[in-house]
Amino acid sequence: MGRSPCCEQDAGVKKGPWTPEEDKQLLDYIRENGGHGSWRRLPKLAGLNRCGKSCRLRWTNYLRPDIKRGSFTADEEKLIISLHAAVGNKWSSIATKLPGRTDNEIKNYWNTHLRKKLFNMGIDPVTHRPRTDLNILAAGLLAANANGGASTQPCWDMNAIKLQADAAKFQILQGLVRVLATATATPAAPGFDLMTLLAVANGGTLVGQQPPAAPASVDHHTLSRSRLGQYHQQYYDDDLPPLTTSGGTPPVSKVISTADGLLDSMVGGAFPAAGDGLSSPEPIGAGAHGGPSGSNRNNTVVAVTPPPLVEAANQGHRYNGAAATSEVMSSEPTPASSPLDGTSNAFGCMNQQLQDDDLINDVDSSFWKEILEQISLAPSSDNYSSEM
DNA sequence: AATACCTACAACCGCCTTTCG
DNA sequence: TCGAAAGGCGGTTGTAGGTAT
Repeated sequence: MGRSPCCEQDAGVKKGPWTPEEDKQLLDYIRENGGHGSWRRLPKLAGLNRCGKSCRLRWTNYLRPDIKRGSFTADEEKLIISLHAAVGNKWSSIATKLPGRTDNEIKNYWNTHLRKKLFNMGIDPVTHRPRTDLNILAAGLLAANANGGASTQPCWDMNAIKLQADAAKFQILQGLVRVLATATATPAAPGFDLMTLLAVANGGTLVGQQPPAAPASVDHHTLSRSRLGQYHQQYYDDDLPPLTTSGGTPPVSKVISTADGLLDSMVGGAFPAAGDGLSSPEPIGAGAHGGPSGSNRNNTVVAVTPPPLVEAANQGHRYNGAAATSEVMSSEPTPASSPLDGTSNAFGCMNQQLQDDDLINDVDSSFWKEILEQISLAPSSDNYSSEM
C-alpha cells in the first residue's frame, strides 16, 4: 500500500533548519490553540510554510516545554546502555525511561558518543559483547605464535565459525526471552513492561519514575538487580566474559533451565544481551533504509535466523590482513530473518555444517537439546521446577 | 589564512501501524 | 470491511561549528 511523503503534495514548502521566527510562530500557535488537532492543517493555520510533519518533529524534538536540554548524565548514560542492550535500537521505548529526553536525542547521543565509547572499550556496540574482531585477531596471533609462524588460516576460519555459532545461539535465546517476557509478564500485568523492569533493575536509576511493582506472576522471570549490575561491571571494571575459545567448553553449556537462566546466560554469560545488526531480529521486508519494520516495534516474537556461515569464513579472511583491527563500526550485518517457522531450516542447515566439524559437534548437540527443552518449558526439569 | 576533515545534532525520508469516515 | 489520512518510528542525511594540516 504505502503512501506518498506527506510533503510531496506541498511542493514549495520550506525545508532545512528552523529559524527563531518560525519557532515562535509554531510556539505561539500551539500555546493559543492548546496543542494540535491536525498537524497537516497546522502549518496553514499557523502561517508557516512548512509541512505538518516537519512541524510535529520540531515540536516533539525541540520546542516541547518539557524537554531537558544539556548533556547526558552518567546515570542516563548507563541507563541508555542497559536499555539498548535489552531492546536494541528501540529509541522511543528507551526514551520513555528518560523523561525530558527525546528518542531523536538519545539516538543521536548513542550514535555519536556511546557507540564509540563502547567500541573503544573493546565492546561491540551492536551486540554488547567483546568485539569479535579483536577476538579473532587475538586468536590468530596466538595460533601464529603457537605454530611458530606457520600458516594461521585454518585456525582463523575455525574461530570465525565458532563465533558465528555463538551469535546464532544468542539469537535463539533472544527470541526465547522475548517470547517468555511477552507470554508471562504482559497478560498478568497490564501496564507492566519489560523496559520498566529493566530500568528498575538498572541500579535503581530510573529517572523521575516510581518503580512499578513487579507482578507476582513474573517474580521468577524478573531481572535481578545483580544481573544488570553484572552487566555494568563488564563495562566499568573491564571484567569481560570470554567468548567461545578453541577447545573450551562453550558458555552455553551452563544450565539454562529457566527464563532466569536464559537471562543469566545472556547478561552475565555467553551471549550478547541484545541489540541490532548481528543480533537484530529484523523481519523480512524491512524498510528500504534497512530499518526495522513496524511489526518489530512491539515485543512480539522475533526471528532468530543466524547469519550465513559463509560470512564467518569471509570474516576470518577479512581479518587476515593489516586492517584486522580497523573494522568499521557501521558494518552491522543485518541477517535476513523470518518467523520461527523458517528458523528450523536455517538452523538445521547450520547445524549440519557444524556437525562436519568434530571440534564443535559435541558443543552444539547439547545446546540444541537445552534449547528444545526450554522451548517446551517442561516442568520435568528439576532446575526449572525448583525455581518456579 | 585557507582548506580539508571531523563531530554533533537537527531535520528529513520512507516505511509502518493506527485511526477514522 | 476498506482505504485514505494521520501519526509514529528508526535510519539516514545535511549542515554548522570545531579542529587539524
